Amino acid sequence: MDSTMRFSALEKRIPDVTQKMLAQHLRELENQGIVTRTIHPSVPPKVEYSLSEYGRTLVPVLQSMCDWGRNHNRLGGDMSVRQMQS
Amino acid sequence: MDSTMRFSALEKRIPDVTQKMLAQHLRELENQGIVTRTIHPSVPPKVEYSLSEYGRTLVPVLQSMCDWGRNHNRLGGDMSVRQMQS
DNA sequence: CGGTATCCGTGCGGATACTG
DNA sequence: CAGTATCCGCACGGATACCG
Repeated sequence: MDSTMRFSALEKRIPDVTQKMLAQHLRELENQGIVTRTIHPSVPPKVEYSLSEYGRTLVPVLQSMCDWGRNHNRLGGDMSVRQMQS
Repeated sequence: MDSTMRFSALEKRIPDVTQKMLAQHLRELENQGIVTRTIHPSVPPKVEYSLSEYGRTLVPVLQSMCDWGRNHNRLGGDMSVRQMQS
């Protein structure tokens, strides 16, 4: 949400994602104008991804999803004890 | 988010959803404790769905997603003119 | 009314190999 | 490093039929 990240960095931060899926989703996010792709001509090649200005309008949505996740991270545990927190 | 709804009412409000998909998703939401299923024994049968107390913790998330959608409902239009609103 | 059971086609994603 | 190309299995979802 704040920094730019390289392809390989994203690979590491998204456990078990395949190269194909990561590339495919990044390409779609780019096509939808949500993510900006910047190519630095060099050897080895360096490509950086970041949220576009438009993509940053999604930050509040992502934040509320993330907040919810942090408060309810039972990872598929027993549903019968599931309830509101704080 | 606020009212209870019957199966057929949900069918009408979700365009093109198939019976199979609606039933399948409702069953999963029920299993995850997000939706409450209430059966009224009568003829014809009457089943009502509503958000559980736990499910209501998702309201802020749904709201922010909905808000974003209302402000950016270009329905897949030209990406090149896509930008932040207000 | 509110589903489930069964069949079936297809498209999604994993694995692998290759490349500028 | 940052991908694309190709192949392929399978599971997801549509269509249809049936039911308490």
